Amino acid sequence: MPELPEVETTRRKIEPLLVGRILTRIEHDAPHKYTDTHKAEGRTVTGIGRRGKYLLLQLAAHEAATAGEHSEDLELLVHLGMTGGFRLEAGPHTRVTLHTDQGAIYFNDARRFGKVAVVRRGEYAAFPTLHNMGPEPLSEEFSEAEFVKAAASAGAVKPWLLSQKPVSGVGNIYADESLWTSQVHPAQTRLKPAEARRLYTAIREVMTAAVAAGGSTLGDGTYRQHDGEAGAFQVQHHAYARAGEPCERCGTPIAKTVLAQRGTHFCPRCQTLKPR
DNA sequence: ATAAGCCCCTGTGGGC
DNA sequence: TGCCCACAGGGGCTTA
Repeated sequence: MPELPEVETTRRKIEPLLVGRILTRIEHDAPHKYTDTHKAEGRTVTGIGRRGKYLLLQLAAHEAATAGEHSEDLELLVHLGMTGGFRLEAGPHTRVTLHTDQGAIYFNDARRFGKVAVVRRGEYAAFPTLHNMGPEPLSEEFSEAEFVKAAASAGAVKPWLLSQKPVSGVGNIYADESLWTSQVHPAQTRLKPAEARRLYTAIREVMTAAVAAGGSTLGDGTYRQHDGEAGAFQVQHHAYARAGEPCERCGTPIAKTVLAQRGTHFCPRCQTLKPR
């Protein structure tokens, strides 16, 4: 479900619920999916960060009395996958329960594509996408010049965006929306500088607006915050899930195809594929 | 090194 | 009504 705007909204919502609490016990099944969670037990959550679509809960080191390997800085890493989210009550799809000194919080995830793991701070080798994560789209580190340069030699632009390398946090919805806004075909290779600059600007605009709206909640309502609140950005979608509806720029029906195994929505008139 | 394809899971909706 | 297939906000692994 969640791309950067949904993950960031989740981060903001759960931060006040978890910061300052002690993780007393972490309960879950499927140990091969949720790794080393016991290492977080007894530690205090001191802050919640985010990189791309990953949430990073900072865990305070133990007291000096337990020096040695136990004193290292740890992070509880959470990826929401397609259907993951936090809830205040357990449900049929609760996969991980974070017991704290002030009550429990539940990680629900119907499809189990989500991840929960405890790692040493910054040690992401077991998570290659996070390890190789590109710059945050709304940060100073996201350089237009570098983006334009890399795009000039890239393959099909949508899969390239989804790789998280040129920029972090862009998923299927916001890739389609950014490409529609910048009038670039999803399968276009080797972007011209003008195209890449339009795409760079579109990514920043779309992400800014989507974060402000609290993300997108689709028709099935799967993505919601722990309090049941829905996002509001879906009403601003121009391409995603609008197949057959008229393009808001030119009236041509929005097309839907499959690209890199992902449903892909675009305007066949505004976003033409140029041979290169 | 990069790209394409398959896989992991579960639920839901459409077509027949 | 029931069944089967296709598809769903992601990403990791294997193979060319």
